[in-house]
Amino acid sequence: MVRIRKNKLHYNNNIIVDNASEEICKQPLFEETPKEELPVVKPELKISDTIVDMVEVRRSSRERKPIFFDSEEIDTELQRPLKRSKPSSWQRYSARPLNEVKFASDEERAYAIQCAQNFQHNLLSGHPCFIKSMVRTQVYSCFWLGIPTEFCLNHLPSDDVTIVLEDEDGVEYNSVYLADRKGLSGGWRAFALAHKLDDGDALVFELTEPRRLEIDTELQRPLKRSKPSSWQRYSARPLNEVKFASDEERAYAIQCAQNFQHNLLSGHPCFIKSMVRTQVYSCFWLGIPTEFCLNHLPSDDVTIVLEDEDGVEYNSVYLADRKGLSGGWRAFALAHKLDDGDALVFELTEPRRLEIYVFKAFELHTRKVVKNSVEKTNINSGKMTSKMGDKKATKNSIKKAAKLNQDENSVVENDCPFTSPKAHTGGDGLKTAASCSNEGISVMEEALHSYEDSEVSVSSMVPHGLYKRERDQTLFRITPAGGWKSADFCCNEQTFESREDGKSCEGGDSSVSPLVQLSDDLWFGKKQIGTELV
DNA sequence: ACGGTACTACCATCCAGTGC
DNA sequence: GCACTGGATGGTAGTACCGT
Repeated sequence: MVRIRKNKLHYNNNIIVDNASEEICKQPLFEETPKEELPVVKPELKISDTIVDMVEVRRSSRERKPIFFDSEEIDTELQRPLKRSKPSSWQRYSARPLNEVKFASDEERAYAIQCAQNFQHNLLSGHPCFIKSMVRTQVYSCFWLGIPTEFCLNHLPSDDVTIVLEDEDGVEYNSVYLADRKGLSGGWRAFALAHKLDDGDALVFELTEPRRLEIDTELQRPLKRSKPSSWQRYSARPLNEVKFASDEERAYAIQCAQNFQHNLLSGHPCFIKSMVRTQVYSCFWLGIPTEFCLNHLPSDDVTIVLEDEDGVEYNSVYLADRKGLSGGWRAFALAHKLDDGDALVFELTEPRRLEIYVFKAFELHTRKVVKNSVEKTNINSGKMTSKMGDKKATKNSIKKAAKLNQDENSVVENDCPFTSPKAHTGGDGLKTAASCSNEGISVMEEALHSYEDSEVSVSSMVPHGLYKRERDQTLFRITPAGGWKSADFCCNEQTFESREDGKSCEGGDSSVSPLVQLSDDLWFGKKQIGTELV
């Protein structure tokens, strides 16, 4: 930390040397005070008189003399780090010379926060701590440091007290904590100025004692300041989370979505959208295919409910004129961390309700990892003792199965249709649940085991319809309400192949479809799963 | 230093326009 | 028709200034 501090001071000096006029450099604005000379309680007294003369911070109503930097010394136009569309008055109250004032880009800010988070992650002390990303008014003027409400309530006194701020060198600064306002007032300014904190710096505050905050600063920044493009400035996700799908990744997600859509037999209208940047990172306008709008959506602006695979609902505004979703879509996209290239299947289950299934483009690269971990988890069914219990967990397992099946499909070029998540959630008319994916089946097995240990109706997992037991060709009906009779739940290779011929997975009363086959010696389970047709 | 309040910047959303 | 950019707008949280 000491090294970081010194680097920081060195960095600031470099900036000054690079940017300021020669005269300014000759007249140091902040002296690099030796460690042993750092102030203990009132460090501002150590700040050179030069600074105090140059910048006067006033909060009083008494007559103010407008503050100007001597034009002979400083060209104020050149000092401004950012050209602002409107003149800003805060600069008049800056406690630091304007040539030291910097504005962090989103990228720089995110970088500092990341450093602080890494630091916090490695803190083994167990003390309560929080991270603050500095903004202009915390380091250049005003000097009000708000503390997260939750932290105040949980860890700080309910009365106004003096809190000691301790830096990495052990130097202490007394500050006034205002409980009502949940922040630091007097004293924070001294700390900020003494450490030359800048906009974008990320600080880790660790409460080592009830009234002592140890502050660690992560001040490393990328020296290169790249001007973010306009959309990046408005990105609702941190830039380090922003990804751009390759053509291959995009195609993979679309293929998965198409496979899924192909197996959706509910008959509801649906369409697929491949996400682009402006739909998931900024702007958040989701255009809906015109044909779909004209045929299936209202001609007026209405609220449409977006429902995800877990049943969570998001109200969104459908603009009929513009044929797209506006307000509300943003929330859905952010909540699901949608990325560029992801393919979504929109199913209109009700006139004003869209059920949305997400197919991630970037799972293309993680597929193998997932496969391996799932195999490890599930190949030995005897190890699956944990009770997922609730319906949601079961659904998630099924969803995983479906996704994994899609992975397989993408590899084997659709040799075998997969089971859709919908198919296992009791969707009407779905007769197909077969799969040739061992990975997916393993997860389905997990789901079934979960079912065995839970009170969840099996009908929430297994699609309704008719099934044929391979052993004796007996027909079973699986109903939404359950009512299972003794039967094998399985099929064998021949059954699966016959299904591929399209003979056993057609809809209709006479249609039959096996569920799944794990392997020659590992069956899905022997459960009471259907009503034998007499 | 504290607290009130007018003001500002930011965010979320909507929309117009452009280019492919 | 669609993706994309960037401006307009309204609401609101936070800021900047000022009085005490």
